[in-house]
Amino acid sequence: MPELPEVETVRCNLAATLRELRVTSVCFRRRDILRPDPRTGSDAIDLAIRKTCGSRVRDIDRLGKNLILKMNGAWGWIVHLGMSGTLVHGCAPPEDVHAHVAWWLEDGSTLVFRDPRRFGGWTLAEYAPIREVLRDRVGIDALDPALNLARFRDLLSPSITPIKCRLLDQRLVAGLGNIYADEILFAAGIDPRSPSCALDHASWERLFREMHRVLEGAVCRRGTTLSDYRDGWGGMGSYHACLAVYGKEGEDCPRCGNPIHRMSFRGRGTHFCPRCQQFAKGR
DNA sequence: TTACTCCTGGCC
DNA sequence: GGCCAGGAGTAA
Repeated sequence: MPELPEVETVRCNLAATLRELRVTSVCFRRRDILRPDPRTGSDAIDLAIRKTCGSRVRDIDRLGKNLILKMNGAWGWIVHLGMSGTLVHGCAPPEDVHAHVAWWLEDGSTLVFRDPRRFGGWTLAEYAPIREVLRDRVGIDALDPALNLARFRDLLSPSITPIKCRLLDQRLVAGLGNIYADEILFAAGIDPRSPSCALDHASWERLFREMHRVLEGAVCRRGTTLSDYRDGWGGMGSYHACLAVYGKEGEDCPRCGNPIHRMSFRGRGTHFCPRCQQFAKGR
């Protein structure tokens, strides 16, 4: 399930090989992959094909879990990989029934979007700046240098909502999903059920520091491949070897040796060590 | 704020 | 054959 480190890895791959290539042919096999622009409501497939054919990829950007394919002419595609989406630039012809979008490029290569579970989507952003299209749905990127500790705390703390839910809210800080939220909370020693308003200053410091450490470590290892995820060239990530709690139910906590617990929390599998992760009760 | 819905491969 | 995984939009 692609989160910030996986999407950033795809972005780096695609930026290295796709930039300045002209699109010669386009196929959107499934109409429901196209999401309407929230500002215009437009999801017309003929417009999508007409705009893309003949355009060049100017650059690849990222905001949270969203990839932004910037095309020449100040417009672009916002691609969300959902749970099982992959966007791979290579030579393989898109024969697969799960290959919903395919671009053919001037050098004979292809860009193929596969998404078996179809939670992903493409949004045609017709106007600059493209990031404006995401403004109401996506907050500041978790690795944005402008996000300092004070701003992080100000965004997440004013609520009794459990801290894990706040970390997963893309409108606040964008990029974290279930795997990294669990890993970051374990690293920071905070119970995921703690009300965010009850965390003390030391907890916010640890949370902010560990968020950076975990995400940057995962980017270095090209993300976590548990099943579907592949990078922009079809390769796998290796951060799963570094996971401390996610998917480790019943295994020994790497810190205290007691078993890792798993519970269903607000509809999400949540992995934690009840001994190492303190429930914040506030003052 | 919370619960439900979408979807399908993998597992039991 | 049935359950589970989960991001995000929507309805209540």
